[in-house]
Amino acid sequence: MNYSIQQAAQKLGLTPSALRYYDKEGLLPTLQRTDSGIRTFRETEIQWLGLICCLKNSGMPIQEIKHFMTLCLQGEDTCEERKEVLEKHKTEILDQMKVLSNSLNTVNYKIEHYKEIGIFHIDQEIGGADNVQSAS
Amino acid sequence: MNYSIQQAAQKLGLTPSALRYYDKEGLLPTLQRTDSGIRTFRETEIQWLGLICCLKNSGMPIQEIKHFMTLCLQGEDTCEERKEVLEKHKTEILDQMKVLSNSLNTVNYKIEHYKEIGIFHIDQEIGGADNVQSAS
DNA sequence: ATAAATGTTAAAGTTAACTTTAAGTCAAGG
DNA sequence: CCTTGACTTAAAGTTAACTTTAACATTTAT
Repeated sequence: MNYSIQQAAQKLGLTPSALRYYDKEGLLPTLQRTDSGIRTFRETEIQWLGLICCLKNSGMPIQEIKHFMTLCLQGEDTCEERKEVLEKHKTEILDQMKVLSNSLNTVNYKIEHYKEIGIFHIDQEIGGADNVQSAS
Repeated sequence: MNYSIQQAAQKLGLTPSALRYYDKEGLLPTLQRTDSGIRTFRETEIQWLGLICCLKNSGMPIQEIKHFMTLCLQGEDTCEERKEVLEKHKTEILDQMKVLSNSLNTVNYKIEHYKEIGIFHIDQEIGGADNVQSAS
């Protein structure tokens, strides 16, 4: 079954203009058009867009997603490089999770601090768990 | 001990211009100046900047950090609201971690897929773990 | 004393990822 | 036939979080 741009957008939780933007940026090279120029999204594109969302939501820039797509189109020769792209992205996801985890610790400490002590000057506000990675 | 803007920036892993920007946006209302107008960062500001980095790195916008700072300056009356701000931010951190975790699963699946099968068309590329949250 | 380094400001520039706008085309229903 | 709604494009606008620039003041080192 095929989808109009609006249907595809709804299915993916995106907007039609975002899909047009991705297309313009070269992220959807397999997309078909009707004779009159209207985009038709097949399951293939829907699923590829699902991966795009996955990579995008975890911080991969559009241009790098495009690079990955380009590698996919080039066939098996690019297998190693594609895997490297994903491995690199994996470490970036893990780094992000670490940052979030540290921040969560700090925020949790502060929330507990409020519960137990109940005195809230800026001097208390700025104390507590240390979340700065010193660059010295 | 006090710090110049460059020393403070280094200690926090930021740039001097970023610190000036934060100051301009009202994130550093306690910051002192010399008679000639040069900023001097005390431990107080360094630690508050540590919290700013923590909140910023976990996705809180500058304007909301400023709001939080404003509440801190207003004294104990704003205790409940400050706690609510942190609780809300906590759920946003947890949401982000969930998104990253889903993406990590997908990426891991793909990496394994490469290892085991070794055939890499776009049709394989777009299959695999599902990472789209349908909006239907 | 003077040159280099560091500080200041306001204002303009940057970047990513879209969104909005304007002007036009196309398909379906009454 | 003609209106309505969905589609198209190119180009300009948006937003956040800075950075860069330019012009100038001050501090430090020689």
